[in-house]
Amino acid sequence: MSQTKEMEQKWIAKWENAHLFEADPDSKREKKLVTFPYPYMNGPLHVGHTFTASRVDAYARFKRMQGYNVLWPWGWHWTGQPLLGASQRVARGDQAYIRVLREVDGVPEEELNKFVDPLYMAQYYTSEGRLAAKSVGFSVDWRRDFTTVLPTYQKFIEWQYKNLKEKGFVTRGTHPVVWCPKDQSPTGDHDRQSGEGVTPEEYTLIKYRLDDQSVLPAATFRPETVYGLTNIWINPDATYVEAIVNGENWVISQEAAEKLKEQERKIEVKRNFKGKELIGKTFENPVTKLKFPILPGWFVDPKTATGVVYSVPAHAPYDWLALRDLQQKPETLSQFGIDSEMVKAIQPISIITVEGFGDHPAVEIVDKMKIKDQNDPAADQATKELYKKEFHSGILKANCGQYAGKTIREAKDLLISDFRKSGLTDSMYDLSEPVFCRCMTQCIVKILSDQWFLNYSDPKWKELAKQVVDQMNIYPDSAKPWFNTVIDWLREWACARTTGFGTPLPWGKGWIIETLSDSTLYMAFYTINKHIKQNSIKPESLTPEVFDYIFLGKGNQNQVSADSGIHSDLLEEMRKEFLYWYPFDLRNSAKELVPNHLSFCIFHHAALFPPELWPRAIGVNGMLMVEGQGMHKSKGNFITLKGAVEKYGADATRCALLLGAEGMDDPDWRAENVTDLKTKFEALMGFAGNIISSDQIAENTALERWLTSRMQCRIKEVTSSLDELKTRTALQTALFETWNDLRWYIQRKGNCNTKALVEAVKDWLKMLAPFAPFLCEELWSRTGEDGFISVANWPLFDDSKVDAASEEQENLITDIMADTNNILKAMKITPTRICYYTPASWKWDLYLKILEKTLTGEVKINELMKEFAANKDLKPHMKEVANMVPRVIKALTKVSGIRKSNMQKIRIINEQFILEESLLFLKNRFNAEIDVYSEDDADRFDPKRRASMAMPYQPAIYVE
RNA sequence: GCAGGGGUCGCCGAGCAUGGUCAAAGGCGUAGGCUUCAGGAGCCUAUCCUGUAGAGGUUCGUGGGUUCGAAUCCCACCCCCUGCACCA
Repeated sequence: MSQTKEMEQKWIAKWENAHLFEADPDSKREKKLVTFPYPYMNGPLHVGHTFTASRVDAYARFKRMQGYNVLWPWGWHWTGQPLLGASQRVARGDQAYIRVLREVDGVPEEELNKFVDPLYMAQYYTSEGRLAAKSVGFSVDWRRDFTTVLPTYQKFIEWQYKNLKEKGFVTRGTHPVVWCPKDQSPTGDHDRQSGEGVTPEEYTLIKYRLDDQSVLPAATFRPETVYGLTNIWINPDATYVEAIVNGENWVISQEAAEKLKEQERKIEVKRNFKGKELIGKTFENPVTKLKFPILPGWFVDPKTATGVVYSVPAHAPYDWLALRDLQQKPETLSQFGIDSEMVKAIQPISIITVEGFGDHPAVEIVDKMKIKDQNDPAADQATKELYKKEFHSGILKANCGQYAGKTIREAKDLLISDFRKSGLTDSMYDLSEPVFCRCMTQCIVKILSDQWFLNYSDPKWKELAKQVVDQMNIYPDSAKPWFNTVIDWLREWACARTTGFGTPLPWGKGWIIETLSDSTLYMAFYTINKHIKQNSIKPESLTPEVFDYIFLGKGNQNQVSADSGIHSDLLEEMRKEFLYWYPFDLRNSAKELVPNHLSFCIFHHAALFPPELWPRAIGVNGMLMVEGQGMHKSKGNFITLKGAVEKYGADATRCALLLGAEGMDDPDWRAENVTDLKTKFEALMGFAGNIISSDQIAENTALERWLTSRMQCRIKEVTSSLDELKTRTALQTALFETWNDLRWYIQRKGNCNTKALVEAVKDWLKMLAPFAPFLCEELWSRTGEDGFISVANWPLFDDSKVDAASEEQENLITDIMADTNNILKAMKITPTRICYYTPASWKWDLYLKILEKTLTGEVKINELMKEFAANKDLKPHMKEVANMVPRVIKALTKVSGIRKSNMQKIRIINEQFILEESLLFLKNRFNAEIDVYSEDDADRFDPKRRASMAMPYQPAIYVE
């Protein structure tokens, strides 16, 4: 076992033995409840989970050190289909998948066989996941964890849904889904062989009248073009049917009739026939009452929608191309006995004015793009371009009835509902691309009836949800408007499905509450699950009345106790524990969950809990990338939490992730960076270890004051960053910037070890402890301090320790070194001797005067000069004064406001003394003799007469 | 398409709400030096261009604009990432 691993195991064991992260109510301390969406257990935890959870852990550890009673609970999501699907793939002997389990997930051979049982599989990953989460040092209270198939949890979900229904947030209706006819179940993206991301689309069917008995329902996304109709296209070779659809005689493709059977239609097919039977007949446009011909169109796909297409050649490139083809081929028409002159006479009918085009945009775009025929791929592009343009800027012309003058955008929805009401149209769903189920069956659209929805459309509910958002913090701030738009956009959410693991809908036979809908309020369940587990409370005892009492304070405690069999005291304890911890103070997740899980969580809290129990804060972070790419098992760049910790150690894994990004930016996991960080931590171990283990002397020079002062600045920054969940900034400051300060102090001080340095290192370790807990515990234990650093007091910013004077002294040194280096670089020499000249005292008068002016307002050179001329100390130097004033003004523009006001408070610094004290340091730095003179020292060595250049905060320099 | 977030000096990334203190933090990488020397690590210096004196020049996706002054404000355009529903 490596040293790192040994150390990690040691501290995990110590924490566990001390029950350090097990949190119980404590009325003397303020609480923080922090959470992370429980991971789905169809695979191992990976570095993506680790990133999001590390942010929660850093925050939890930080708050714990600040003295809060912090609870971080964890759970395991088993609800849904993928777990079943995965298990079935193992059962089927899917070798590709089994290989992934073996090689990527690292599942041992003897376990693999047992994965035919999906519950076993979930249990395996859960146990592994718990070990992995512990190994990376997450400070979780494991007494409260659960899986979502536990009967006790399901009782909680039943209670939640019972309440939602009673409050009217659950509705019933129909819903179109992608459906596998063989499996008899909806086909989600995960269940598909092909056609990922394809969703049902609703077509408008315009019911053209074929004759007195029958209609030809033509499918379209642009029903407004009904005014520009010139003909209908039917595929002469496809099979069509005459069918009674809900009592009406329809002529549609055979495939369409099959599809409509699944879309809540009663269908009776009367007869089959070839499309050519229809060619040449006429029909009536129900909107305009005009008659038009049916023409042959081989491009018409009977598998798409109804297999009946109407033609608008003025505005649809495909229609124009098909018409033009026919007009040029009279022999084709004669096969169907159609008068070719009649077809030639068909003119596109213009109905839309659109910017940049004339009357017949489709004709124009076909000409412009030189599209040859219907098979030209450019036709598709032309169609998209024109549709987009017409939709956004097109205006309907006078021949469009009551919709004339409206933009398409305005008219569309209105027109659809008008036509629908007057019975001119109907609708059907279809898929834009073929979708195949994993069982290789082609999917269709099915309309599910009796579907249960969470009615996120309800304006009152939306309003409540917005109030929740309004009263809480969202990190980063920029995510807040996103939540509000999501709340506006969410519609009814089908909250139950027919297959998969989960809680059965309490009132609906055969329905199971789906996975995004059973995970919205469970943070409340953590607060009492400890008691449920410890007291082995039976699921049947967990009646709705019990939860009503615990969460809502409803009912009589003794009565509830008597009815449920749960001891009255225990009931009360649970109620108290819930009220102690709730609401949660932080929930952090990746940004992909904003439009669903996190928003649902907000909705459900709004619906079920009173405002004082609404969420306090939500954090959102980016999606982890691996070497610049999205992480996927199939890409071979999948990195498990377990694997990362084994290879790099827990501290490096956590910190590499947290240094990657904050806010909504996506962090990038780069193996090289993690390795670097691992070695950096080894170095840190040596660096800090040396300091804390050697003897210390008490000193209080400007350098010690400088170090203590800098530490205050770092403490302030790390603390405020962590408070806003800016974990990257916080870690960067705590790790690198602070380290740089310590290094600088050591360099300046030489080899001696002071108490101030040790104190600084202790504070440093505390600031690092939320990020790299193992390393910090280890070093902390060597400082001689008692107890765990995990619960040590967070360093407090102390304004009285901020020492502007010593900081300015150090600035003098760093500035003069930078200037010297600049000179050396320009001269391209290695120096043997460097002389510094500090300014004459009258220059300080002048400098401070100008400083005062820049702080109080405008600086006017004329007035300054007059003032200086009247000063008897300055009068003898007026020539130099005239020279200096512009230089000082310019130098001061480069100084920050804070530093300027510090300088004003400090007044004169003794540059002579500071430089002489640093002589040895500078000598070693430049490897040259260093001399310090005052400008007015008559005996100074100054061959190039540089001394007169000296200014306060900028001694003159001479090098040779 | 709609919505949200972005494009900064080799790379990763701060800065942008409150314009000047920005050639622009920090990390990584690279180069030189020191130390150690089995390997590694550590420490220092440099790292847009120019410069024999602490300076000057040109930069912050592209093109305009506002201003004494813009990485930061306004307008247009280009490119990238994320989500868009029964799926976790």
